[in-house]
Amino acid sequence: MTEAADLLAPQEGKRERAKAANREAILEAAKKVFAQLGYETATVRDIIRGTELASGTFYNYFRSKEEVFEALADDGARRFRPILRAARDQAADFEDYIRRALIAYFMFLRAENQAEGRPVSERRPHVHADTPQAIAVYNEVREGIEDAIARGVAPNVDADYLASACIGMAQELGAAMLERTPPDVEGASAFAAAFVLGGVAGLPRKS
Amino acid sequence: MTEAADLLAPQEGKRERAKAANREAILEAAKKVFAQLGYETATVRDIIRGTELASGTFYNYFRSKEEVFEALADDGARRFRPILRAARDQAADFEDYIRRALIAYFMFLRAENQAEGRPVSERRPHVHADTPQAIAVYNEVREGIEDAIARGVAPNVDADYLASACIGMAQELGAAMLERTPPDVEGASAFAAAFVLGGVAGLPRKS
DNA sequence: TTCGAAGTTGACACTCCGTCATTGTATCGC
DNA sequence: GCGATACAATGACGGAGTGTCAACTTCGAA
Repeated sequence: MTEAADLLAPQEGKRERAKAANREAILEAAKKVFAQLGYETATVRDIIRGTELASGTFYNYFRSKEEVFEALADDGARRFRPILRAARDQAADFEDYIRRALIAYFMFLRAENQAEGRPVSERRPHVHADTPQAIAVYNEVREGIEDAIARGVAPNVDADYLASACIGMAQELGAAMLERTPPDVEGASAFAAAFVLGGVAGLPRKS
Repeated sequence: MTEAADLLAPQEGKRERAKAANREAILEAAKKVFAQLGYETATVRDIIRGTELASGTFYNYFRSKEEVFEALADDGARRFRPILRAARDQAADFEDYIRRALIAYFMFLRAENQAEGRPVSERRPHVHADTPQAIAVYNEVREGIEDAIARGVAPNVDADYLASACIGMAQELGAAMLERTPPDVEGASAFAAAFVLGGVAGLPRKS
């Protein structure tokens, strides 16, 4: 073990580095392929062809096409959650939180769609209601609402329903805003914020 | 040609009857298979195995697995649209319309989920944002809103955004309501109606 | 330097799809 | 009734994708 080399490049063994690089290469290739062909059309072989690896190697890293996709998606969710959390921490009041959160979400949707090259017209925002990362988003939003209620800045309403309603609304609204050229992030955010705040005001309080 | 038989069973030729029966058998089998295995896992062969037909015959009736699914889904949409339309025609005012429409939609979701044996926990209501019948629902809702605006019973807001927001909200809220036991149709409808009405009240008017 | 563990490779077996030449049969003209 | 004809059913088949695995290569510890 040469100490100089060690200091210059204090990395793990060649093996580890190769593994990390391979995984990264597959993810990178997958992102491109999904963008070009879409999830359905893309094949595992298409993905691996975008790397220097052999087909079998793919399965050392991911169990299936779905799993790479999940990995890419999780990546997105992981990037998004701290933003949502920050919005919550920085917000002056409930109204401000809603506004910040919605803008963050719409920016996120736009970024996701662009990253994957999904045609805007496809009307299918990336975060689905039945994926793990959607559940993460749901939990985050719900927590934010419960927190706001606990601190007395939001009225005492059904947090589960409100979180569901907000996410659903944001989802569809996100798709609608992506269909406009240019993507109407500002307009949709303003609309959504007004809608949510008015909606919350109109809601019956819990027992 | 015996006239008695003709009067008793004034049906088309044997050919026509057989075709109709086959189509029906495939649809029936498909419904069961989709319910049991889910859309992804189910194969065309699984479906055809549920009938007395050969694999090739499937393609005389549907071009693909997707097309049978669409046929089943369209069936649902066709049943739903008149209900929504009726809600619109019978409603006393905008508030009443919203309430009726939401209840109709939630009942529809519940029925769909039950009909397809989809586990309630799956959190994926049948009507997606990217299917033809979802677009039909969207158009219906949007028309209703535009109509209400034209008649002056609703404020002049962005109908596209409002329709998107309402549908998204109803979608997720529908899933959330289906997760409660028993399905909380009344509660969710009341929640949604209050939310939408409050939301609309809070919305900025269009130029 | 050597050797075992870890990783890579691509051929292979399997599954599913959609097609099509062949076979079967209802309908129609005579 | 009896062919002739058109229409539908059949299932074997070619094409494509998937995931596996035995053989092979490479790394790094001793």
